Amino acid sequence: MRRDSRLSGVLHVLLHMAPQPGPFTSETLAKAMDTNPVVIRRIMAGLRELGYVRSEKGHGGGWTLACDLSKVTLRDVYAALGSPSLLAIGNRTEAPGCLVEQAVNAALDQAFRDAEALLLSRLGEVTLAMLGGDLRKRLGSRNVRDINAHHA
Amino acid sequence: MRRDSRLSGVLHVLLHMAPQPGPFTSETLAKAMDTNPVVIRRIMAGLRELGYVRSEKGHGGGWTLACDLSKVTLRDVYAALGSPSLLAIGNRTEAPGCLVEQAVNAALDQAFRDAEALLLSRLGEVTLAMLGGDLRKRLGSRNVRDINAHHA
DNA sequence: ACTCATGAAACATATAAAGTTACATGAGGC
DNA sequence: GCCTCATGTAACTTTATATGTTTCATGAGT
Repeated sequence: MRRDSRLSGVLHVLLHMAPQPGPFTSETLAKAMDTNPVVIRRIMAGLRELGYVRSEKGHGGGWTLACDLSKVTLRDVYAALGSPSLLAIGNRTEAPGCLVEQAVNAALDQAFRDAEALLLSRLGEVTLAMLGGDLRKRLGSRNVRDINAHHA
Repeated sequence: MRRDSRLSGVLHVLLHMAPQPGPFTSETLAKAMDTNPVVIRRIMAGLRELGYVRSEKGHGGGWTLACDLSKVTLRDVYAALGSPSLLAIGNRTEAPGCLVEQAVNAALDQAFRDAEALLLSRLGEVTLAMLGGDLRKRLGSRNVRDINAHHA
């Protein structure tokens, strides 16, 4: 099954924006992500509604971070995307009349719920600021501004 | 994203087979699952290879359980399906050159691994026999043979 | 007025699960 | 031996959805 990579993508965008003041146009960000500007606008729309980013039109417009990175978790970003389903497997029928199916669903649902809860919990433990910190470690001595160099 | 319901489906099939001796034709099972015989054969193929079920051609042929239900877990069944990916979300790129992407992947991968491990672990705790027991509870006073009645 | 940016709708593409058709293979029953 | 019934398998169709693309409207700045 094809995996939804919007969370991965939007995090990438946010981390690219973090060290510089901005604003960044959708086109700039799209180049960095090797995708289309419209895709950027699409995945950023949810974040704008929750106030994590701002967007402005016209000359000098684009996207700007509008939140405290140490207050926003990966789970928040996930929620901003509309909380798409986390699991690739699921029940055949959601409210079956068949008792067999009910028994199967009950067993699977329990496992599914646990796994989803754990995943959400883990995502809730990581803030964007922490991600940025990890990034700086990976950069080592290099200037933070070089992050985007390879996207030129 | 469309969810893979093969595990749910094959468990349904196995539970339907459990209380009766069989063999069951793909067509019978397909009717019970409201699907196509070829779909049944497809999802049963993996289980046959692992020896959980047997299949026989010709008159009086069909599918027969060939394992100790108390020894086979939902995880085993999942593995018999080829261990399809469990998560609906994932990283944009698996082995990125971009340091930003690496940082994002590292954070997400950890959460993904934990959730997958927990889900597999939960599936490993439930045997087919336990599922059958739960089903009998749901059936209450009714005869086990009535399970399939509504599929007629 | 012109340019640059987002906003949004509409359409195209890619991928994978699920459903379907068609036919080959082999196991009884006659 | 031939016929019927069942699985085995390949090929194709359908459906859902993430992703990509085109197009145009809207509004901000020069």
